[in-house]
Amino acid sequence: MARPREFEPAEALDAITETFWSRGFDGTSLQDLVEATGLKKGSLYAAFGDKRAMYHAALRNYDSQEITKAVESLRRPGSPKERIARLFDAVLAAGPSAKGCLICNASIDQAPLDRAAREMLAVSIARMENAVVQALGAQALGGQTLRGQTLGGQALGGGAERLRQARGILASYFGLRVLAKSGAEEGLLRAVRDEVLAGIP
Amino acid sequence: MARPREFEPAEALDAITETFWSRGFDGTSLQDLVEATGLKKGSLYAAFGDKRAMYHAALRNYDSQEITKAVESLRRPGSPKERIARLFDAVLAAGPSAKGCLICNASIDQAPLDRAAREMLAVSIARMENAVVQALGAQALGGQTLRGQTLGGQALGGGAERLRQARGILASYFGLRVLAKSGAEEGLLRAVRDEVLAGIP
DNA sequence: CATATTCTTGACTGATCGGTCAAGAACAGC
DNA sequence: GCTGTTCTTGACCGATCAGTCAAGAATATG
Repeated sequence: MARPREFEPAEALDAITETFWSRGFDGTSLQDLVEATGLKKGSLYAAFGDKRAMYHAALRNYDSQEITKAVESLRRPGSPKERIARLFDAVLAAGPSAKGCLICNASIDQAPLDRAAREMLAVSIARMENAVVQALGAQALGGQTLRGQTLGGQALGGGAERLRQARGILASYFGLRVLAKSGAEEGLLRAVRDEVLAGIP
Repeated sequence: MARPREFEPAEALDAITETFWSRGFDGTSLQDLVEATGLKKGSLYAAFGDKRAMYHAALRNYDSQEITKAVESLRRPGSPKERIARLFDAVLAAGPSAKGCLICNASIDQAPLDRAAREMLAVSIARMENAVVQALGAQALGGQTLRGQTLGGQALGGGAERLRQARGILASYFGLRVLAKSGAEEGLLRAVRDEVLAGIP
């Protein structure tokens, strides 16, 4: 009944996400987004709203793609140590990443000023935390944890300690990502990984 | 022989540092710096150079003040666990800090683009790392480590392990600061602290 | 083919960006 | 008090900022 849009919104959103991811909110101009997406300014505004709304959409997109990827990696079979190792090794394998982790980036450059962003970050962080808790409680040979089911966590004995350990691991993970983005030498990054894994049975 | 300047450069630099610290490089405009310092644009440029140079001066200032404070706190008497606890408790006591840690902030928003900044960050991080190594090697009742002397570290047996542990603690510390800035609930932050301290004899 | 509806486009806005500069103000040495 | 030097100030620069809008292009339906 009308003219169809000529671009794929999901692709445009991915391009927007990449741009905010690597340049931050303040470091990204509308012109950057125009070039990244190939769309004109008017189309961008019509499809996503203003710059702040685009940023929020990028955070949601990052959560549903990258955070989901990390969570699924933690759910794949293996001992707790193997599962956590996968998480950290992915960072080391990426080398000196110019983009880093959008959750960390947004925590630092927008969380204090943007309540909506802060709430999205809390959700992503909670998803990671929960996945680490489950990974720590995994059976070495048990295969995949049942989806959706909230096994682990507080259920079995020692839940509080496990949660605490998971939070420690999460902080180390974020710290690692900050250090990686700072350009730290590989030895430093590997030491962080080794130290975390040494604390897991 | 000429007109004396009417402001105190050190005070202006502190104001500049505070501004970059809380708003980041891209989030800070020259107008923000004008308001923070009370100086006019021309005076700022004459005294510090362009915006990038002001940012570098702020990083140096942060290193010589805040990082030095942290390093000295780690050198004060106490067992290794007590010393590290001081470092982490200072973060918890600050509550939801809108500024966070300038080293983390700069690592995320400028390190990938600014080589000079990256080098300054590496120096600050190395100072922290070294101080943590020394704190881990401290005698419980030994009082202050002798200044300048490179005790600890590689000297005694187990130096490599101690360095690795220090790097793990450093990553946890940076992660804690990121989480604090993200607005994470206090329970999460306290868990990180507790987990780190649980790993120190 | 006509029409209604949506999408695309590029020109446009006022504000703000980082940065410069000339003119005047304030002092030190003579 | 004069002169030379430095500091302060506010006006000014072109560029870019986020955001708007009207007019034209493209389609689905009747």
